[in-house]
Amino acid sequence: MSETTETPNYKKSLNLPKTTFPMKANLVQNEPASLKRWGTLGEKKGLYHAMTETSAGRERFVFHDGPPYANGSIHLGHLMNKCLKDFVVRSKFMNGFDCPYVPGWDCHGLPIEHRVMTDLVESGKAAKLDGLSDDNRRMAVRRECKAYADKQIKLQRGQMERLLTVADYEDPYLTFEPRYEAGVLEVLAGLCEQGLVYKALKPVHWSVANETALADAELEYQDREDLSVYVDFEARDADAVYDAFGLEGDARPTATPSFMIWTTTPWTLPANLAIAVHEKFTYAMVRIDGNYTVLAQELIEGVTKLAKSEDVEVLATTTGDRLVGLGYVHAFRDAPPTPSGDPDADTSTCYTVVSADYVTLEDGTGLVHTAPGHGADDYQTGLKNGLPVYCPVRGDGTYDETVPEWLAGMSIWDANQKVADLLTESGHMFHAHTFMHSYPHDWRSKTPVIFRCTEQWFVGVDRETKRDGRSLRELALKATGEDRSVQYVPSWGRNRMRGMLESRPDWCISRQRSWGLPIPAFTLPDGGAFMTSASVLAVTEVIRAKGSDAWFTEDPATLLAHYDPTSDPDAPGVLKDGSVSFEQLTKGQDILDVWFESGSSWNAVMRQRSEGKDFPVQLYLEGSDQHRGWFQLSLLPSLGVMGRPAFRTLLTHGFMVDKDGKKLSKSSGASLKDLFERYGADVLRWWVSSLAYENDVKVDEEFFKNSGESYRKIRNTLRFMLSNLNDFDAPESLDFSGFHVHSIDAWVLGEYNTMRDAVVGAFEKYAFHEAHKLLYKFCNTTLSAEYLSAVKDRLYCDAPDSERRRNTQKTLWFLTDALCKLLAPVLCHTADEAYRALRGADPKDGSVCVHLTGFPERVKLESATGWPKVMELLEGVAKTIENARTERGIDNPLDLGVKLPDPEGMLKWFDRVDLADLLGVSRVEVGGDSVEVLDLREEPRCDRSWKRDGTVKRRADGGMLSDRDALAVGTV
RNA sequence: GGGCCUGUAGCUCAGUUGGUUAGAGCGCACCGCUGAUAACGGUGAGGUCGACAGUUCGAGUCUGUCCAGGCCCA
Repeated sequence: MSETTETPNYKKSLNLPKTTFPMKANLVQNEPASLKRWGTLGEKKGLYHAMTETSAGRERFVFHDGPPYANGSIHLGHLMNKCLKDFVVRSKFMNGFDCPYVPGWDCHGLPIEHRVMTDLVESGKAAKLDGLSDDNRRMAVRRECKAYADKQIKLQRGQMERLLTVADYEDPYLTFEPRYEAGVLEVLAGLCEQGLVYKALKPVHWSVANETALADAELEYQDREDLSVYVDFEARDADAVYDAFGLEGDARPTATPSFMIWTTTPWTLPANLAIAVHEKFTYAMVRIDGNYTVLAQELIEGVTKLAKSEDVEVLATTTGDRLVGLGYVHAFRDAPPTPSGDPDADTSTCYTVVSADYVTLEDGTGLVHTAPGHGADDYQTGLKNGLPVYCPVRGDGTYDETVPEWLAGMSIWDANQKVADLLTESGHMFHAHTFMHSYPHDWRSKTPVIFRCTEQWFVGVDRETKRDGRSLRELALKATGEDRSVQYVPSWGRNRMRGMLESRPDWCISRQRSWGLPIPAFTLPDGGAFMTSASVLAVTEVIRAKGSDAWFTEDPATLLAHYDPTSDPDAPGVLKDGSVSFEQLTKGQDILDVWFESGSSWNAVMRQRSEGKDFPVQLYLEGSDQHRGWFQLSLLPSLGVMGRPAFRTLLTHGFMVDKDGKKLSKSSGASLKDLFERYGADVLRWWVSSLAYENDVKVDEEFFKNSGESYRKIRNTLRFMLSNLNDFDAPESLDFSGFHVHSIDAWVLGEYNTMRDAVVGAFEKYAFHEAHKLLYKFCNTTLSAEYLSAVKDRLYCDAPDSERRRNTQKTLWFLTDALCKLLAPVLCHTADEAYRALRGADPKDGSVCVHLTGFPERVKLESATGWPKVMELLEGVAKTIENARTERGIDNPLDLGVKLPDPEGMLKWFDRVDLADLLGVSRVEVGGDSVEVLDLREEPRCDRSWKRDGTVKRRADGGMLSDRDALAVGTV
């Protein structure tokens, strides 16, 4: 006790770590301050602007941001998507590229219009709108939609900036802007020029009450009582049917057999054109109460029980594929209808049995009534089999003149019973009953909807382009296939994309809505459609100047002011010869599919803003659902118009799922806003960088906690390094060539070189997960556990200006600086905070900013080739020491020394103090045959460094000191 | 039902062309330090690699079937 009071207190003579860089990050408060400070950069235009200026003239790396839909707060999906994009842009910038990032929003479309309409209906304003003219009503809706979208964009933009993403938020692309709309119409014109755009009939959900097409989101399902009918259609050729069942001789009945179909919409029977069967199902020829009929074997019992049939006998069975091609006679029509506008059309495939995969055995008869004009499946089947798209129902729900006279003009709802009665009278009705089922209704009028064919615009994927005769499908398969002009990350994206391209149908690009970009098509007085490449370009000029509202507010003559039919080879003859004037044209009512708008962004944003230079762009990056969405729907227009893909690389990420791997429900999990407030953006970004994003990503509150812990490790490492640079000014040069290659500093710089190359390489291949791990390991193991714990002694105890200490500080300064730069793309707040602390930047001086620098270079110093071997040796020795400590009960490793054998003479090159510090022991001796752990407890201990290095003795100031420490405190 | 993908320690992930006893981090347990301290360092225990078959001298790795999950279609 008395000894401790007599010896000098050396603690004050140590160079202990000291820093203002706080241990607690306080991200939630401090990140907004960083944002504000970055805002002062680039002549107050902000960080993005400053980065653009810095990188001007460098090689360009063009990333193109896909537009999120402007609706609602950003969520966990956006978190991953936007962070990954930010990592790309920031790492490319740090790696020496000029990397523009124009963010965008998808602003048109049904979700917004639907939302706005709901509000209008609830507030009672919708009724007032109904009194307005068509154009005026649509303009009113469009104004409301625009205001709503503006609000959403502002909200999302703020949240994305809070995520610390850097992009040109001052000048984003918005799909409702006139310049963007013009860019989309240019693409439409280009496709018209290639002969790919056409108009055709397609069934859609149709509200009879409002006489309008409806989207899925505008349907609500309600119970409804309908008539369920089982109808026999007589075979055209009885023998052919019996042949299919293998019924020969006496077994073959003399009566004509029928095909029994089932439907709950008898009103569509006049439009019946085919019967669909499944090729693999088993069908039976059954005698039911004296009649011969075909139905699926599995359903015989159900159907006959329902009808209370008494005499049921199966004569034979066959498979569906044997029935395909057989003809039948319609129950109440003499001949197939001739499709409108084409009296010479081939109707030979009508009234035959066709094959379809969607036929099920769940209900009905296994033979499906097919009316291509009244059902989506039926339509596809019709296309495959060359059936006309026949729809005898008018917009108001009444039949036109093409149906039998007794139905013409009748409402389809009345027709249900009428058709059933007639079928019963004529003996075709096997059974009829009423039943309840869930049926789609119009969300506004609450009335049942029907499927009805309407004229729609399409982009044909199998039509020959005028350029070289190759179709979009051919071009797309070539571009995604052997041609290899598109790279995929991960590589299976290629297969997925190809699978979809092989089977996709023509693209229906028209919608019957208000909130969107009008398709600039006109109707001629004779009812024909008029839209050519030149006419679209002419209207484009008006829309570029006045926006798409002009379509609703201007008349056809004004819209076509720039159009000259006499110089347009595709113009209709009546316009060319002047027999029809522009005033006689009617404007089309359709708008473009929003996917067409976003799918044209390569032109409307990238080409437009770079005068055509940024095409194709280097990278598109979105969730894997966009293989079918934005990726494919950008690919097709760019192939059509430009003849090549809009992108060189497609990078996809997976989806967020819950901790059990299940789909994330809307209500589950914390909102992103809560996560910001609890963890701060850097922790969330750190988490995103750790993800194997190509797969599904599990997300749970706990993961953010873990990420926060992991973040703190990085932060503490930076803090410890900063705190040991307290008395060190920025080095004049970062030349380490004077360093001894066997020094511990050279070792860590060698480790740095390896890590640095690996991290930069990982960023280059978008392997952020890999960069994350490398950086974490370097901070945690290489620095914290190895280098820093070894150099603590010299940092604390050496004389402040000793060369050894200053060399280590120079190394530390360099490593801290380098780490900040390597971490900057991910931990953008913390990296900048540490970078500024390293330089002692004034809090108000934003000009000191890591984000305007670049990735650090390799150090031009090769550490001694013996280091890996030495480190391996030391690792083994550390185990031996650990064992010796437990065996001999020595708690403090500084009470130990080690004697190392050196048979190869390798150790003589290395500093024994370095080796001792790496092992955490007081001294290392070389010699002997095996590793020997020395108990030094009997040797004197330095009061200052606590080491027993063999030089410790009583000094003039009265303390027990080693030579080094005596020198440091200036005693002898 | 179809296309693409995933399934390795409690959790998050590595595992090259099939080849010793399947690795890392987190978490956990224990220990040390108290001059990085709401920090730091060390040691250790955890796995029949989704299941079942097959190919092979040898399979986490190749093939098939099945189970569970995701995205996109139908």
